[in-house]
Amino acid sequence: MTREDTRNRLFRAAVELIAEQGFAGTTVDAIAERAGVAKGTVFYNFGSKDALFSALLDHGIQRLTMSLAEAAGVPSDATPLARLDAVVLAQLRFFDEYGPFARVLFGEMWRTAWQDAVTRLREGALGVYERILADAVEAGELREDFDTGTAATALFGMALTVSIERRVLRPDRPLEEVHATLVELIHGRVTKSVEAG
Amino acid sequence: MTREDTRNRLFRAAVELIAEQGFAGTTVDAIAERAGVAKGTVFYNFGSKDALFSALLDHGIQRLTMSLAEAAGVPSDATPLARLDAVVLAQLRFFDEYGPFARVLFGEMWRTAWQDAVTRLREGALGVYERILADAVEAGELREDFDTGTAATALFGMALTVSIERRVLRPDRPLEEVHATLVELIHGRVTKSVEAG
DNA sequence: CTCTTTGAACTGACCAGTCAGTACAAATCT
DNA sequence: AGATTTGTACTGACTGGTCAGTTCAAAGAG
Repeated sequence: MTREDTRNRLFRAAVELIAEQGFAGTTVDAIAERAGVAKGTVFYNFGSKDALFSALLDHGIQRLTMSLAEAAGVPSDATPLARLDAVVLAQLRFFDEYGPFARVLFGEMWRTAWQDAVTRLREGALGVYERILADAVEAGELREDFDTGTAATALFGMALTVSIERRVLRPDRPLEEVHATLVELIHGRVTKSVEAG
Repeated sequence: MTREDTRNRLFRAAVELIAEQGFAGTTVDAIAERAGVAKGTVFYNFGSKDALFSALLDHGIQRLTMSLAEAAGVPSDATPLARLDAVVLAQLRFFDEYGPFARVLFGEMWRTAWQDAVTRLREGALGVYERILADAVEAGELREDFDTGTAATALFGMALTVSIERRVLRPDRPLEEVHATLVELIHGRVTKSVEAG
């Protein structure tokens, strides 16, 4: 077992427990036990509980950002708003796979103690949304004074909330259906009859 | 000072501290101190830390539900989708006023320990959204097989996320502008040129 | 031989909940 | 009227337990 393996097992154990009980409510002993390592190993690898959590946030945000960025990039000739759909789907898939991370992200991220992580999330994951929206503005698909910052947050939060709710209350609902509903919402097909009328 | 006063002071102190440090990270001593009462008073009034938090969630969810329901009801002759805009604005206003509650709601709500509160939120606040969407379906403003449940969660989460982000990172941004952006997003004016093209 | 992990023992701080006692106002008694 | 009781709200020192972090000798792995 490499050091990398150990760290990943600790990440997984920590994120699950923190999703259930919160950061302060999760003991290092419990994390070590679930990861199947000794308590000393946690401190050998991360130095402190805080440092473990900080590394965990970084790790997750980086993976999330990469997932979204990848979805945003292909196919490269697609219109900005088509790429937007792909990013939403990527985000749903990511939180489908790493559900507890979604809860941790929303639950613990806004504390002043982890402001750095918030900044990285903004620059990373939210940045992917914001760049697509900015591209759309430039391509004339959106009007010039559109508030891409707020819209990026809204889209991200929409997918995040739906992911968590689906996981907790409606795990049987197919991801594709959820995605279809969100895409309709975004593209305004929902209010089509109003627009027409 | 009535008992009601004391309880409200404890609610306010608790929600602020829990928003900053999480439930497990917040001590009863700290809550009592910020509320300006003795520690024993907390237990006299609520019996336990858990019970205080549970009562706090109930209280907040009830207020939120009432705010949204009121916004959904006036003017009663408005179209469902016009009332939807009003509800979104009401939600933004509510979390603007009770910001820490928004963070607590999302941070702590999904733990299995507080499943009852999730249920009440669904039936209450999310129910307001869902009922409007159902009305819209019935009025022919939305197609028949539209997934009102997922859409309700998405709209709620959108407003919630934007509220939190605005409070933490962009408190100077006027609420009306944020609302305008969200309404555009919902009504699909964002992709108007695509629809047209 | 070095890097990593183990697991147990320990410390000192911290914390939820307890409980005996205070304050005081309204009701009841004489 | 004054004296006494009752009930409610609150107080804060105290307790018993918990937990992050330390230390270390021994074992395992590459």
